[in-house]
Amino acid sequence: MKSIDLSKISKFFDVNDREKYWREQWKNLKVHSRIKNSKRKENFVIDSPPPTVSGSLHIGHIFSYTHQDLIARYKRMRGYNVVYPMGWDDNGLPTERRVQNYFGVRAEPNVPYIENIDVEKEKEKLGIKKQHQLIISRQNFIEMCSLVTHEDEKAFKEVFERMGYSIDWGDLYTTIDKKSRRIAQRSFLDLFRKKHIYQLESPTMWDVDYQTAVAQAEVEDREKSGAYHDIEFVVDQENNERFIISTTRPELLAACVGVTAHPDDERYKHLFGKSAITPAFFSKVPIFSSTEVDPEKGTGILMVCTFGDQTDVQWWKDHSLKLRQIIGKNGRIIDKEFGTDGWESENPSLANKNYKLIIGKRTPSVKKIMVEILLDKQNSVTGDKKPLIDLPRQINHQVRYYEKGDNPLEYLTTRQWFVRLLDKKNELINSGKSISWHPSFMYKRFENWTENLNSDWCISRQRYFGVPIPVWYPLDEKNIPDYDRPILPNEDELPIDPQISVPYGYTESQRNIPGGFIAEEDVFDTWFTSSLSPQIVTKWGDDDDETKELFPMDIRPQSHEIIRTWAFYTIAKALLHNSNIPWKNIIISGWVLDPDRKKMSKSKGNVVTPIESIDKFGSDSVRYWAASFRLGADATNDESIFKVGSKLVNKIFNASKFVLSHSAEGQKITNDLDKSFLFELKKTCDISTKAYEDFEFSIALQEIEKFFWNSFTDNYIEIVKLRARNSDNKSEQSSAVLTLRKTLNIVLRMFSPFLPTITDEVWSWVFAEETGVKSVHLYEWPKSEEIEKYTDSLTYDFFPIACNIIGLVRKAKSENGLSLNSPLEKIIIFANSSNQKKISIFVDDLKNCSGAKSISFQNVDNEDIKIKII
RNA sequence: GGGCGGUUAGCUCAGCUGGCUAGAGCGCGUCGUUGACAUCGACGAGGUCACAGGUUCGAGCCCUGUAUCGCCCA
Repeated sequence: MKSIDLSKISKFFDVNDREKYWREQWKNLKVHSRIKNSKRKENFVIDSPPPTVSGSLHIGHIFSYTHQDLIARYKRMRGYNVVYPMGWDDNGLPTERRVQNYFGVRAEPNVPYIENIDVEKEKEKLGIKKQHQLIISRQNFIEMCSLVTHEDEKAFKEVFERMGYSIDWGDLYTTIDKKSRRIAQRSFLDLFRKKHIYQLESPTMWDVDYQTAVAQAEVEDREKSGAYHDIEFVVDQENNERFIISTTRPELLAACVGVTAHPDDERYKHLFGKSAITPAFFSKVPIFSSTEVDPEKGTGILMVCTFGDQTDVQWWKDHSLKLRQIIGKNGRIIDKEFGTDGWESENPSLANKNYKLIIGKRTPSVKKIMVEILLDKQNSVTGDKKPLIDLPRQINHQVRYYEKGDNPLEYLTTRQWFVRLLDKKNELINSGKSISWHPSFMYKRFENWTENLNSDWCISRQRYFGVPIPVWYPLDEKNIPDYDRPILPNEDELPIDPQISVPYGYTESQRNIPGGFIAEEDVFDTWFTSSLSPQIVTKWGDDDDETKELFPMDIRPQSHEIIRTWAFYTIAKALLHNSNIPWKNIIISGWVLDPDRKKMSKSKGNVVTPIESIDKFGSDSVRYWAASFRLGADATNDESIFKVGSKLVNKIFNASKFVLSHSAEGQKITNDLDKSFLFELKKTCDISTKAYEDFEFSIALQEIEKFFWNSFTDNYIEIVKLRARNSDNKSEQSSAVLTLRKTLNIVLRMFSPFLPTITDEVWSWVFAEETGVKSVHLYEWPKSEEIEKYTDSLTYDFFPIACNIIGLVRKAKSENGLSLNSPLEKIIIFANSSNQKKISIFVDDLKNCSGAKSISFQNVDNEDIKIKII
């Protein structure tokens, strides 16, 4: 029996050095590699989240990525061929923003490409100040994006490797790489063929800073201060009857195309069907009723503009109102002329005089100018009274923002591509229901979102760094694109960039000329691509398609704030493409909060980078911290828990040194107390295995740790210490040594998903050779039967009784001011005859452990055991 | 305004389908070091389980309501 020489094992476990060593070993042993072409039931497939590579990872990433790695490692030990891919989500706005700031550039169409561009030199050449942006071509911009993301991807990978994540880097993808572009475009073609996709020129939510359309899922409400402006309108041809509307958006007065109130509102009932004249611009607009109006809000009557919000859009559609779009794509007021077609006015010259004052301005200044205009009584309809009847009243209200934007969203009429989802709410909800959510209450988030969905998915973005929408349009003889007849590429050409590739039947010389074709300029919403993560990993539709082997996947790990985006869209894509659910389980990790229980975010400046923690405590300890929280629960970034992890690592190191320094000749576990102790181990194994099957790794960890620390090191080792050394009774000695080793072997395996480094380190001392398996991570998860064969039901309660007595002895010694290892003349145990019988069996171990020269009994007639020391 | 989750020892958290005389770790107090470990061990003190009702032989757990913190959505 191989044992270790204590003097040759270092006094302390050098975490950083050994982590580095084991990372190399795992690579050499291909511990994390999957086997291709395994059957579906042999695979355990993880739809791991591709992190957005814009900047740095924070401790919250580490938290949730550790959760999935725990499951990956567990499943691998259960014999599954674990498919654990990784992707980098590198396309999209965060990257664009980063590149803009980093290089001081901005992309615009129709700018020539410069090879090997040097931004500083270019700026100098053009006399642009350093802090000002250089306008560059789309292609130059994309190149810079790739440059920046590559750097980040390297840094991310390093952190993931330091954390010991068992990712199979052979399956690495990025959401902008060729395969992802091909599959995203294939997804588009498939949806187009299935008629789930359409193109529409309609009012869409628009971010004026990024100058792109955004989808409902990317919108958030923010509480902002605003002001009610009470503005007087006049009813047309009714002897100057007036009413007052209350609006927070006076800047849209020129875009007013209607007035509405609640049908039951007695104050305004008589006005429905008539027209009103707006002040300042003197437009005649219809007055209609709508149950959408809240009579309690403001004055109960309000102006409808194109477009202030979603209800304006609805009213505009329902009542066929005029379209007066005054806000441009850049958020500034567009030049328009009143008195022309569609811009009729009762007083065009005054209207235009007022309108000139706001042209080219952004909304905040337009608000101020409008107040000035409306304070002039000349601008009232009747010419005798200030239209703004009072100074604006300050209020706080919810304003819609693009989640990454700094200015409120506008609704602009633009041509966009949509995926039809509103008609599939029930199917989507059914999909959601057939997936197991962990924790289960997270399903509600999905259901609520899906039920409340109010628009189809806008998938086109007017950006640069993304997957191009693979479409061209024919140009007529007037060079006008025919958007109703988009030209699609053939599937075998994918991926394409329509700005470079030429559609079938055309030549490059026909680009942008009458009778020729024009390329679609837009790219996909990044979620359009990242929601295909299962299809990208399975290479859906490619020659080496693995859908049959890998789909639907087993788990999707993610955090809860992206249920409405990533989870939702992935479920939608799987429904539309595969008529299936994308995965059987979704596991949701909580957030990491700072010590004040605030969410960590860059803007709050409370972000903790994981590297600091890994350096300080080691990755095993950081993993321990993450593993100790259950799914869905928010965690605190509490150093004391990292410390507990380090202590556990250290304890494993030391206990293992002790256990493996012993050797014996026998082959059998014969001692009844040993058997009883192994029964405790079996119980621990059963509970942790069940917990793990339910993805409740924190419970598994807790159980294993409790057993290891309390039963194993604090009690069992103390009990058998002398017996394990005593070669006078070889069979008793070997029973103890074998039990110690068997237990350590199994404990290491159970700890190994949590603490991969220390467990493999110890495994390598003896067990690697003994089992012929070089890494604990390649060994199997312990099974109940493996331990059960050493146990005996007649002995089940021996170990708990022994611990009970030892506890009593320690307490007595402590109360009497004796040190723990002080010898005792005698211990008297008060116990009933049945307990006495059991205790007699392991009385020698008790003597050894307590330092008692003799142990005697006194009869009692109940189950309680008491002791007296002499 | 609608939905969801939390509220348990000074701190961070466990407590499964109701049986608890409510647990762990950290922290605190007292004591203890010649062989696995002071990054340790032993013992101990800490709680009317947010609050108010209700169901039950029995409630931290179930029901109703309130407060409070947080999240998601309007």
